[in-house]
Amino acid sequence: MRRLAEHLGVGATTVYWHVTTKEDVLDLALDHIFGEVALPQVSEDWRADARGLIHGWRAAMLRHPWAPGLLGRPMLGPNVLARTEFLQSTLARAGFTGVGLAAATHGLANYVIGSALTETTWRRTDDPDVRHGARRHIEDSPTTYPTLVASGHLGDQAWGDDELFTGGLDTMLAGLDQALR
Amino acid sequence: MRRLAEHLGVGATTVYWHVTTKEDVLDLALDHIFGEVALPQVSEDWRADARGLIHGWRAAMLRHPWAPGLLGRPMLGPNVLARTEFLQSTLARAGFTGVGLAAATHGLANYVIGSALTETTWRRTDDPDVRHGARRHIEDSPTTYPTLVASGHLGDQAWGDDELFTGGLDTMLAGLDQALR
DNA sequence: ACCTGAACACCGTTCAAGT
DNA sequence: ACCTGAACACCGTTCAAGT
Repeated sequence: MRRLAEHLGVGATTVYWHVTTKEDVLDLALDHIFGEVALPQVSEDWRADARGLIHGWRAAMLRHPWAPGLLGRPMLGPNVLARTEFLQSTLARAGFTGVGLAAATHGLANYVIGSALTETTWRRTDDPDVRHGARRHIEDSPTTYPTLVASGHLGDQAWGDDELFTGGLDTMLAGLDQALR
Repeated sequence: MRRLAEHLGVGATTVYWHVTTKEDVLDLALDHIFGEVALPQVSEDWRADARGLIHGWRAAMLRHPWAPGLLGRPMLGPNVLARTEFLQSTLARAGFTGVGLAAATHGLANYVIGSALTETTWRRTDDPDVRHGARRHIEDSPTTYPTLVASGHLGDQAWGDDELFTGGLDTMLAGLDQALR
């Protein structure tokens, strides 16, 4: 709050005239970020529409690395709801109804949220030694972590975050396709 | 810190002899929770094994509603790594390798993380008026939220969190099945 | 209507000092 | 080896007061 006020070139307590509590500021900030998420043009390919929204969603969070830290609060702002409406209407158009529609919406949303949270966590961990230390710990115990050692978990992987995220998203969409048959 | 010390029946600054910083305590707490996640008996059905681990994972987080708030930090404790090893070895046994293996691991992990985070967020929001207020906002604007109104989003749904979570998990597993063909 | 400074209760953390 | 109290810098927030 004090730093925000300073950033605004204003007295430390002035902010409290415009906002009742710090939580309010955080709520507003979170919803504001969602306003940056582009709503794709509705096409006749629902998978493409969903993919576009989810990728934009993730991109917005990655642009503001502290944003996922705000995710532990109810997301009820108009911008969030507009994105949820777009996602759910896309899925409804695909043929989902009832529980299936709710599950599909939650599934995709929770996947982006989890991904963005873990990605920004690593991105914010400035000290690469933390990661390297953990990697070394893994390599020191090849009997307890045989698979992690072999797969290069936490190592300097050949594949990037984008590739992993897209892979998981495609998996989810393939599963949704399956449910529609 | 002060409250932790009081809880331990000890002077306010005593904790700092056992731990160097508050972050340390949170790291230890997070990894401790993962220690509660039961590792399923390895069976010949990899889907069942994965399902068991993921459900236990989620249950542990829901048991400690503040746990997801700790997720914004690197998960490198031995308990976390042991669960990751189990999950990844299960997926490797299923036939995944290379990027596919990494993507499958990340996909499932990020889905639980996101789900646990949003679920505990709602569970911790003691005031039901927050949710009801948002629901009312949706119903007041049926033109902007046609799908959300129809689906009862944020309403008192007929289906519970467990059902939605299982649905999303099954979707992901179905997608993974697809990738193995 | 909007901004201010003083003040309060509360943090995490340091450090010299005790046993 | 383990614990203590005093102290520091820093929070979010209130409130009476200014314009």
